[in-house]
Amino acid sequence: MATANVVTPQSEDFPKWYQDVVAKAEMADNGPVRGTMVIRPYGYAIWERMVAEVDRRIKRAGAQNAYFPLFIPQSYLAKEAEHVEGFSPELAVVTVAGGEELAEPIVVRPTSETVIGEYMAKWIQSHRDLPLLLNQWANVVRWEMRPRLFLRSSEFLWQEGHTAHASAEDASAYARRIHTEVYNDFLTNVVAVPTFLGIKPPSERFAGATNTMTCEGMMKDGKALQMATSHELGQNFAKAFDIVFQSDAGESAHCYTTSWGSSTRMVGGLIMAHGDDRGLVVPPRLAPTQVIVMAVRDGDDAVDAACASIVEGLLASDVRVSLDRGRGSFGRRVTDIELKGYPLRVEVGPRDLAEGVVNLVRRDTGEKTLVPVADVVTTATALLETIQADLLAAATQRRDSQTVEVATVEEAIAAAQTGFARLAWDLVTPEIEKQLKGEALTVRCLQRADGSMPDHEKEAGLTCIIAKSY
RNA sequence: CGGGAAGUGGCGCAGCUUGGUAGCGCACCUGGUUUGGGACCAGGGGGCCGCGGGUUCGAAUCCCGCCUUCCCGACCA
Repeated sequence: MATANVVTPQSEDFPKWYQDVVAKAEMADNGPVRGTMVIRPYGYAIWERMVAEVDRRIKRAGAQNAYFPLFIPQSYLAKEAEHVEGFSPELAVVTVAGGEELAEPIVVRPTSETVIGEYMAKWIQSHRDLPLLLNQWANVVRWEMRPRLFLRSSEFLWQEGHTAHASAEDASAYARRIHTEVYNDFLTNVVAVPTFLGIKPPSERFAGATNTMTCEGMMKDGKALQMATSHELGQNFAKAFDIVFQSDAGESAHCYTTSWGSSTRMVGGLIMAHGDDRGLVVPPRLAPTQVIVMAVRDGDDAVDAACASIVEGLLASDVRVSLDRGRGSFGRRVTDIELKGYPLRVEVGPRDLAEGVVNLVRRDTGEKTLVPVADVVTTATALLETIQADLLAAATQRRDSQTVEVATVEEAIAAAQTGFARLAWDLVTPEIEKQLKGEALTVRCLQRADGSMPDHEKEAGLTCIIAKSY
């Protein structure tokens, strides 16, 4: 039977749909101060899974975690001209503390290049100290004009990596390694969001960087979302903070530094890349709960026993499983489960159980399969991998079908209304970029013809991706 | 920060034009019947009407300021 919409349909109002999902899947609430965000347990559980997966990959790439302070002397920001200019408009500054006006205002970190640069300078003496590979998990503050839960909040959670190297080549190679082996691998293989890897045009570069790389994902409304970013900082910060080392030849030289980050914005990307009109859809490898087991009828001893044993069997196979404790009718509980996007639901009912089977229901397709109780674990674990692959395939298919090659700026503007436009980069002058801005469009990234990442925006034969973005 | 819309129990709304201190649906609590796709009956609880000021005998309602939210721009992970 047709039921009333639980959330606003995507086709009716995509932003409203997004807010409905965030609220009804109990992911986050607005904080009391404009732009701040309360991350609720379910939203935080998803973030914790992201942290675990990203952190593992960062460590595999050789970086170590550390922690630097939330408060940064304002003078630090000023040391790198482009950096301070880029961040000034969004800084939160402390001018009074301990009941007294401060002699030097303190900035709440918008990012930590400056403090970390100061300490890198202190810790690095010799080429033997290089590369220095650091990462921190932290909150940062960037005052936002137009906040949106997860996508753009004034305070958000992220990891920021900061490294120092002896040569430009080494720095560049490491930033690229992080970009592909950490970010792209995580986004593709765990979040199941295919990305376009590329470099940002100079106009979109991080303040103080010589090169900025991005992972651009496509949301279901055809808009782009930068899901992670990596920067080559050249010697800009090394010069500003005197990060110098002595080479094996005994000469001193400035380091080359990099920085790279991924944030709670990825949660927003997850929602908009896979969610549907029933709510959230979480890929199995990311899901805090991969399988939810529910009794179709309460108070039936045989059903309860079967549920318990299925949960136990899945746990023993390292499946992240929960037993549904929802209240109310069957339909209500199913609706709530679907809102949360658990990849697989096991419905245990007395009638099926009498036949020795239970019902496995995929969240992504809604497909139901009756499975003998004895086969639940093997079927479920296989299905989880299928769902993971299918979500990536569907997202890739959607992205590719909504990405069109165009030959002119006019065609690009038209195509970018519903997706991505690929245009020859040499057609895009600064004037054209302005024109695109007037159409609410930006150049999301530059790629080589084969889709790989260029070394530099001046390479011949590059294409660019033009789209609306979050 | 510019342009638009809006803030009334947890959520969604009506009431405001034509001032007389609040109502509906869902949710919640109790009891009962239910339970294979948002159950039903009965009985309950809950609102400084965003905040502050002003006009008035009297303000959810009229006026001013601020805060917050949403949409569209400029800015951004």
